[in-house]
Amino acid sequence: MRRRSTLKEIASALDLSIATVSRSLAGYEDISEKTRERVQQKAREMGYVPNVAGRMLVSGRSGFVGLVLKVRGPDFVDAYLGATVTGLSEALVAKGTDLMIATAPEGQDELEVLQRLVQSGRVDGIILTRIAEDDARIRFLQERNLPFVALGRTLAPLQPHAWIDVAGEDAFGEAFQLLYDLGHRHFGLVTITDQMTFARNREAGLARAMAATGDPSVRLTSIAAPRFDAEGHRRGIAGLLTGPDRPTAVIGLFDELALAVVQAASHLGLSIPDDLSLIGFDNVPAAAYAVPGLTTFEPGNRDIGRIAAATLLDLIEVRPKAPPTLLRNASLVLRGSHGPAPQK
Amino acid sequence: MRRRSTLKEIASALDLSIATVSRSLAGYEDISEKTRERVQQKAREMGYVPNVAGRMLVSGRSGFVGLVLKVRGPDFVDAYLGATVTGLSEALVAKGTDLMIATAPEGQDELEVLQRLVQSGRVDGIILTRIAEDDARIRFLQERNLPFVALGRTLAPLQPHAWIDVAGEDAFGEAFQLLYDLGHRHFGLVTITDQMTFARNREAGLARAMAATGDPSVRLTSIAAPRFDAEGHRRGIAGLLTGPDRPTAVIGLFDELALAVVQAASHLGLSIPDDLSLIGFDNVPAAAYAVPGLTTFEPGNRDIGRIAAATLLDLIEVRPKAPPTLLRNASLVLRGSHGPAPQK
DNA sequence: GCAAGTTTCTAAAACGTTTTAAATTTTGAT
DNA sequence: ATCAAAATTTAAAACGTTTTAGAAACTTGC
Repeated sequence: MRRRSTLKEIASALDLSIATVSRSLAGYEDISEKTRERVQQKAREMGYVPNVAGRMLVSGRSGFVGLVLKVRGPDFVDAYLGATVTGLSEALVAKGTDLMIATAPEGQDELEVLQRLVQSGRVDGIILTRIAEDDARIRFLQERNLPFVALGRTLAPLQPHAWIDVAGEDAFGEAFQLLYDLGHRHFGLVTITDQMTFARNREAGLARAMAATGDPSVRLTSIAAPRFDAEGHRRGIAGLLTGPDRPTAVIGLFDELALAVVQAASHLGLSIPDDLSLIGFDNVPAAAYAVPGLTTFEPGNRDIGRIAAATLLDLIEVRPKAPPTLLRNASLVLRGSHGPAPQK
Repeated sequence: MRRRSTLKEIASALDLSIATVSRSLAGYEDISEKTRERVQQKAREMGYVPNVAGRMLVSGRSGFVGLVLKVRGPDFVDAYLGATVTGLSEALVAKGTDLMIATAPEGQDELEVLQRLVQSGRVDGIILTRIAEDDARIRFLQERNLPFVALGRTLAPLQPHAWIDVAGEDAFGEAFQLLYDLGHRHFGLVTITDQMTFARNREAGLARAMAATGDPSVRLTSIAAPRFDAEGHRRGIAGLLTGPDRPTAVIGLFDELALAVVQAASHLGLSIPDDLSLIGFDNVPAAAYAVPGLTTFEPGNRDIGRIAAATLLDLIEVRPKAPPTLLRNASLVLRGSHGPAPQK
C-alpha cells in the first residue's frame, strides 16, 4: 500500500521547511514563484493529499455539511428527500464542501444522532429536514450556535433562524379551487396525525380556501393516521370511500397517501376520475406511473436543495445577524386523476 | 455558545494529568476505581465529547465507514439502495461506527469522489454498491489496501476481495420455470445495456433455464436500453408488445422496468395477467401498489446491508487473508401479475 | 559599502488526543 | 523501619496541519 505522504516528507525532499510547503500549497503571496512551482510539482508527484484530521484540528472546520436521515426500510429516502439531497449535493460539491449523511436507524433517536454528529465536531453546518411543529433539533443547534438551514417551518415561537419552505397552504388552496370549479362540493382529506408543520400548513390552506367560498354546501371529511401506519391509512381510506355519502374529490396530504387512495378506489370499483377526483402533493415518480396519472404538485425540491446549500455555506462563512428565509410556491402538475364532479 | 470541553480542562479541574483523564475515560485497568469514577463524573458534568480530529490524528481511524452514492434526481436512492442503507446503518450504529454517505452529483465521476473520500482519510472502510463488470473502484481500493465489501460481483478477474451478492441467475431461472409451467413459450426480457454484473447474471440464469428445458418452441425476445434512458425503454417495450407475434410473458430486469411494462400494457389495452404475464425483481414498494400487484423477487437487501456492515467491521479489525464472500437467494413474491398463457 | 527596505523563508506554538516509558505512591513482607 | 513489588499516575512525544512572529536573504539608494 502506498502510504500517504505528508508535508514533512515533501519538505525534506525539497530541503524546505514545513511552513514553506504548507504556504506554497495554500498559495500565499510571500512565497517566490519558483519555490511555489517546485513545491506544487513535488506534491503532485508524491500524490500528496492533506490529512483532514490535522487540518481540522487547527482550523476547527471539517469541510462537511451534515444531514441526519432517519432510515426505515426501503423508504429510507423518499422522493421528497431524494430530490432535496440531489440539489444539496450538487451545490455543495461545486463549492468544495462535502455532504455527509449520517443515518439514524429505526430505534435510535434522530436528535441523539444529530447531537453526536455536532458534538464530535465532524460538521461545520447542518441541513434540517422534516421540521416538526416544535422542533427540538432547532433548539439544540441554536444553543450550540452551529449554522443550520431548516427545510420547513416550525410553528412554535423560536429564535429566528434560516429556513426555506414550500407554500403548502397556497398549493392546497389552489387544489381546492380547481376541484371546486369542477363542481365538487364534498371533499375528502387524507392526512397524518404527526406533529409536522407541513401537514398543518396544508390543512390550514385548504380550510381557508373552503371558507373563502362562503358556500355552505361545501363539506370536508378528514381521516388521519400516523405517518407510517399504512394499515391505519388503508382502513381510514376504505371508510372514507364507502357508504352513500362519500366525497367526490379527495386530496392526499402527499402522493403516497393519494396513491393509497388510488389502490383503495380500484378495490372498491370506483373509477378515477369519473367517480372520484384525486390530487396529491410531491410529484413522486410513482405519481406519473399511476393509471391514470396523479394530478399533484411539484415542490421543486432539487432547487430547494441547491438554495439551501448556498445559504448554509454563506451562514458558515459570515454568520449574519438576520438569518435568511424563503417561501417558494409549488406548481400544479395536471394529470388525469381529477375531473368534473359526477352527476348525482 | 457553550464551548466544547477538552481533556485538558477536565484534567485541570480535577488536578490530574491529561493522561490519567484520557485513560480513565478509556477504561484502562491501571487507574484506581476512585479516580476513574471521579473523572467520568466530571466528564459527564462538563459535557465532554472527544474531539474526532484529535483522536483521528493519533489513531489513524475515523470511526466512519463510507458509501458513495451517485445522485440523480428524485431517484437518488432507489428502493434497492434504501433497504441496503437501512441495514448497513442499523448494524454499524449498533457497533458505534457511523455510516457516512458521500454524494457524487450527476456530472461528477463517482470514482473521483471515492478517491477524495479515501485519500483524505475520512473513512476506515468502504461499502461498494452497483458493481460493474470490471470495476475501477475495486482496483483503486485494492491498490490502497483499504478494507471494503462489494455488494455485487465483478466479472473481470480481480484479486480476491470480500463481496456479498444475490443469486440473480437462480431467481431468473425460477421465474422462467414458473412461467414455463404456466404454458408460456414466447418470453420477453426488458434489460439494460449498462455493463453491470447483476444484469449479465440474471440474463445468464434465464438463458440457462431456457436451454435446460430442451423445448425448441421456447423463444426469447430481448429489448435493452441504457439504465436511465426511460424513453428508450418505453419505445422498446412498445415495440415488444405490439404486432401479432408478441411474447405472452415478460420479465423485467428489475421492478422499475417491469412497472414500465405495466404502464405500456395499460396504454395498449393489454390486460395483465390475462393477455400478458409479468415478473420483476427487487420488490420495490410500488410493486405492491401496482394493479395488479407485481410478482417479483425480494432480494433481502436489508439483511445484506446488515451482513455487509458486520463483514466490513471485521475486515477493518483483523484483515484476514481469505476475504469472505456470500451468495444469497432471492425469494419469489407471488402477486397477481402472472397467470396461465392465453389460448391461441 | 552600508542602512533601509523588501522579499522570501522558517522556528515554534497550537489544535486535542493516545500511548509509551518512566516516575511516584502505596502495599505487604520482613 | 525498610525494601521490593505492585499499583497508580504522569511527562513527553507523536499524529499532520496552519499560523504568527521573526529571521535571513536579497534589493535599493546613496
